Amino acid sequence: MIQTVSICNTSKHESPAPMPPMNPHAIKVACSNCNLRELCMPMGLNSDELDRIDEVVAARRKIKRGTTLFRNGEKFVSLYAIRTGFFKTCVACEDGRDQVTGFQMAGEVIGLDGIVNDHHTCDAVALEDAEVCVMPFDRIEELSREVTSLQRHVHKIMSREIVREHGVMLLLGSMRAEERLAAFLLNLVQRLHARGFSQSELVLRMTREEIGSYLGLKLETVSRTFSKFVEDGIVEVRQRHVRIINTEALRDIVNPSPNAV
Amino acid sequence: MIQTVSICNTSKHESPAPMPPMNPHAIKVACSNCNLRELCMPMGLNSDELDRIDEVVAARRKIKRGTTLFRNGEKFVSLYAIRTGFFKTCVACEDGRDQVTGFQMAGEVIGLDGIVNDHHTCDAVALEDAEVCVMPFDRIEELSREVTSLQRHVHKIMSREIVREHGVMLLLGSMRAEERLAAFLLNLVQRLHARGFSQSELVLRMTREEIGSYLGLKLETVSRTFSKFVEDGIVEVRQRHVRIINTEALRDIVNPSPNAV
DNA sequence: CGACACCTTGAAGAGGTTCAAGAAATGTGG
DNA sequence: CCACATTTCTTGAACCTCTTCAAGGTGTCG
Repeated sequence: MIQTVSICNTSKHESPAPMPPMNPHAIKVACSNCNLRELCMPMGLNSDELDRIDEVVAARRKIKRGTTLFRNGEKFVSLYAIRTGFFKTCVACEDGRDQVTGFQMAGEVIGLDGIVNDHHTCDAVALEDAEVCVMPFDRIEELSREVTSLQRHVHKIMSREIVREHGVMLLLGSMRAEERLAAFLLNLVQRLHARGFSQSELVLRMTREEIGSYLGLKLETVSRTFSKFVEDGIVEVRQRHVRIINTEALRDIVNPSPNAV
Repeated sequence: MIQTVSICNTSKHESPAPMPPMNPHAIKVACSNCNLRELCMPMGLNSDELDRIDEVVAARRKIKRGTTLFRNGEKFVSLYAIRTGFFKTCVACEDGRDQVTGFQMAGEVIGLDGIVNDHHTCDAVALEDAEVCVMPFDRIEELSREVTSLQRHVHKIMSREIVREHGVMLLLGSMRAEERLAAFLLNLVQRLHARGFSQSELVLRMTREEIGSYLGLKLETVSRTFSKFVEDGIVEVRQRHVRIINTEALRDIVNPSPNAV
């Protein structure tokens, strides 16, 4: 069975919203008993620190599929920790060209681009219905002056994003289409696995065009490359359902080992 | 006349080194009277804060052209503010492939990649003799808990790097060779101009191959594209000396305006 | 001055794009 | 629940950009 990206299928249905769903105070919020804590918050906190950490989250917010969490040009106020759902971030040229800069899933933090100029420089679009924890950045800064492990954690999150982008630059700068798609699939499935999902099956939340934009390829090339992988017996593809049959083969494609051929 | 990248031609020659140049304590260090302060440190500090800021820099270090400031895999200890000189950072695959992820000049901070895993994930190579301020990261964290503007500054530096990399991803993912090289030249000259150099002349500190690696092109393509720009009368090129004759033309190449055919 | 690194240019070839058509899935309204 | 419109995906064929391979030129440094 192919699992979805959403983690919280065990969610405790918050009583059928008597208030409009966007009301920031409608939902009781607490990191301290969130099952995603180990993904988006520092670990090894004592209970006192844990209580303080709860203060970073101002509210939760639901984002419908296809709508934006924030847009290029909007005032930057908060970072967002993804609770459920799946996002893409993309930047745009004036001339309409745009580039998907990343896909984000539960437990990942989004909005770091906005810090430097107090305005967001990319769009964050929900690719499925999503829920995020809203974390006002001044509150994060305030708290991380007092809780050392939070400070360190914030720095690590930003550094991790920088390192991730280095990897994407390597991919875009020096890999061929098959290598790019193989690396993409391995990365996705590895992140899903870290969230308790299958190592071999996944449902793509994005279109071929969005994959192509991320990988610097046209959608036709993505489609053809999928077909090639299928021919070679490396994966099974039915629309957005992908089953990886031969993980090693994918690894070999990304990192052509010296002893091969 | 074509200027070099180095900013400190007005440097007060530190007396002919009676100690080995690498000795971390040989040189008196102070941000408060550094002419690069406005580039690498927060602005609008009161004098008390300025004194505190001086504590961030543990020492200076000279790096000879062609040698590394740090290497992939090395323990991460410090960030480095470039005082003089010019660097490239590059990541490498196991299979020998590598990718230049950026070129850094005076006033820019380098080493952010190391924070997340306590180890550097890329190499920083001096492309000309350079000098950096060594800023132990735990000291930065300590101080930024107390000096709010430093905290904010550190966050902005990291966010700026993330946004810069978004731009590179856009370039690598969706631009053609001419667009890439035009964008590259405009970016370089703009950063040099911010440091008091010419808007139209520059000396490349890197080889065609390094430019190519950064732009996701082969060195031959870089060379051919330079030649094309020369033919079109947009730039003059004599080896690494570049004079931009028509900045608008370069801008039009990067951002094909709708009204231009 | 000679060795070496770097750069330029040409010609052939490969990989990816573009254009086009049709198929499959998805969503919408009656 | 079905018919229809729309979006998404696949595949083919021609084309184009960039790469590869090769050779020669230029500059630099011991």
